[in-house]
Amino acid sequence: MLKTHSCGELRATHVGQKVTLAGWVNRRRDMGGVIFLDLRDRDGKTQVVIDAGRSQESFAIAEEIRSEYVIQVTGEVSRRPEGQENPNISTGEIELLAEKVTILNRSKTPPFHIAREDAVDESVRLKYRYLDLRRERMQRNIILRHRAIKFIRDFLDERGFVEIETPILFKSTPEGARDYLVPSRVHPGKFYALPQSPQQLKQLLMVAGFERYFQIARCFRDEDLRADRQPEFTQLDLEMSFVERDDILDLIEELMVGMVKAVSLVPLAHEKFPRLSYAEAVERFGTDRPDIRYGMELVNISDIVANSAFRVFTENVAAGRPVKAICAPGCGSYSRKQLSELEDIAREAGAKGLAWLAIHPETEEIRGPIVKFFNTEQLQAIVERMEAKPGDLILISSDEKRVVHEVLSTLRTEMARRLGYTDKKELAFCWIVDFPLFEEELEDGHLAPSHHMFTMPKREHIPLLDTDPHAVLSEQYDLVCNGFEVAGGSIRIHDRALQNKIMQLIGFSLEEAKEQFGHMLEAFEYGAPPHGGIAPGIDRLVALMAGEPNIREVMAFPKTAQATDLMADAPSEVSPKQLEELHIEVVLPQKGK
RNA sequence: GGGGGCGUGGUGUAGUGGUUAACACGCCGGCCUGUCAAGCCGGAGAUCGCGGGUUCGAUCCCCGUCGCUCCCGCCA
Repeated sequence: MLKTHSCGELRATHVGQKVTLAGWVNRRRDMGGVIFLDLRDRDGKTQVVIDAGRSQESFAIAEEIRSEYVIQVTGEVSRRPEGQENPNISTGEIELLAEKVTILNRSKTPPFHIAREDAVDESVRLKYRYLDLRRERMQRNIILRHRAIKFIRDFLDERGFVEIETPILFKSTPEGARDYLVPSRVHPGKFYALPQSPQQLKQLLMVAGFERYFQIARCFRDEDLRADRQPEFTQLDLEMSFVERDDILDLIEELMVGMVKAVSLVPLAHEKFPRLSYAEAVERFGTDRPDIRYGMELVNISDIVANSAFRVFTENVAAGRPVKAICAPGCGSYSRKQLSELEDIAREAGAKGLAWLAIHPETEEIRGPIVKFFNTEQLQAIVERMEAKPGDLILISSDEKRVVHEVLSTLRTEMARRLGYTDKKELAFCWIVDFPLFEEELEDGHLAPSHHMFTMPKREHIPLLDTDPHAVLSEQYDLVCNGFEVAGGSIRIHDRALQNKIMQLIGFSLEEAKEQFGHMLEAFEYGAPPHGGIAPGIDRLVALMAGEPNIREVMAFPKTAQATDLMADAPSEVSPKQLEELHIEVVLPQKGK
């Protein structure tokens, strides 16, 4: 080894020892007769002192040294002079008195500061990702990611799980997201697909009798990107046999609590994760992925306004359309302009308009364009129901149920952001359970699975498949944290007859099913055990635990929002020869259309 | 596919329809033996993303385009 210690481990107890360190020059301070270098490696920083009076040769070398040079220093660990300690670094008690300094490699001046946490343009960071990764923030995040994955592996290993790799080259199915395709050279005109997740394979591993499987699995989806979505991402893919829903939930909850305690920079809000039904989540928060770090829940005031003079509300209530509201603390003094902004946000979310009531902080007088339609008792009843206080703002929406929920959920998030609730540094997990098995009908009149077609209906709802399939709830569950979906899974159908029925309901002919899932269906005829699983998104979880707003910050080599790699310049054109071998002809889109 | 934001020395920003585009950090040189965001002195470094238009004159206004980013659609 070119070093005896790391740059983060020397302490007062090492004083007097002769050591060799190697790393990058974080910063150089040249005092004329003495040069200080902060030597940095993954582990930390150590101050190196090069004294002209101690070694002329080393001093001459040190004068040449610049930021990010890679050097090796041998010398004696020395206690810093009284009052010269640096409490900001772990090695601040000591310094290394250089006897021999070797330049292992020189460095060009980097395109941005490595030693500072300055904001740098995203495209520059991504082009020089290897330098960006050298910075403290990214080192911290990537190592945090490693620790999280290590924790997961150890945790599951201790509980009898087997990690099994599944193919990256697999089969395309038209369900779900757009596939990344890989042309086959050997089979002209045919394609592999990169897995959107190892869903089918993990179920087959249950048929194969492994009972407890997991994989840190790379997944690929050719869809547009978001702050929490990259075209390739990592899931903890997990499947268990002979389990019921709560077995999976309890296991994952224990895993999450343990992992957050072990590695997270952001603490848990609570150790027991609330379990909300899909219906309850939508009623209270307007969404199936609520941020429960704060309240501002949706409250139904339909009964109070049903007999008011405001026809929009009375007609809606009469037609079964709800009137619901949220109360934004301290926003009662919002200006006309601010309220108009909120109305724009509501409209964008699908509202036709936005009603509001503002309570004066001192006089408690209620103002708002719809006040005149209500009597004092009605207004008082609304204020009481909303638990609104002087100075608060009540935002009211009435429309079709799903519109109301969409609008108020959007406003709830917006107000939380404005009020600083979303800055709260804690992780608030909750489970969402009892999802509907089907989403609403597609244009062709058939049902669509809300999760995927292997999801088990709740046992007691199976008879409803024939009579009222919309009412059927499933054994699907999501784990949500701070408003992000961080895991999703279900208990699977292991019975061939039931699977056939589901496929019929979603309009899958037996021929189609055979072509796409033939191997699955056949496998289920050979003694498939009852089984279920879940797939937590590693990138999202690590980003949350690192306090990062974007999963790029926890991926070593992420892609841009346009799905490109600025460092390697991917995707790129390939040679005609390569295309020819793959039997591929490129037809570019017409420009200017 | 649609909408919003951003683009000015290496990095981060300021700025203006009109003289030499300003500041901080970084970089280069000099001074300095206890600094740690070292300090002091001096210096180099910008076709203001690119193309077109309006104008006597555009970094600034307009259109287009490219790049980065956030959101909607999309993501079983």
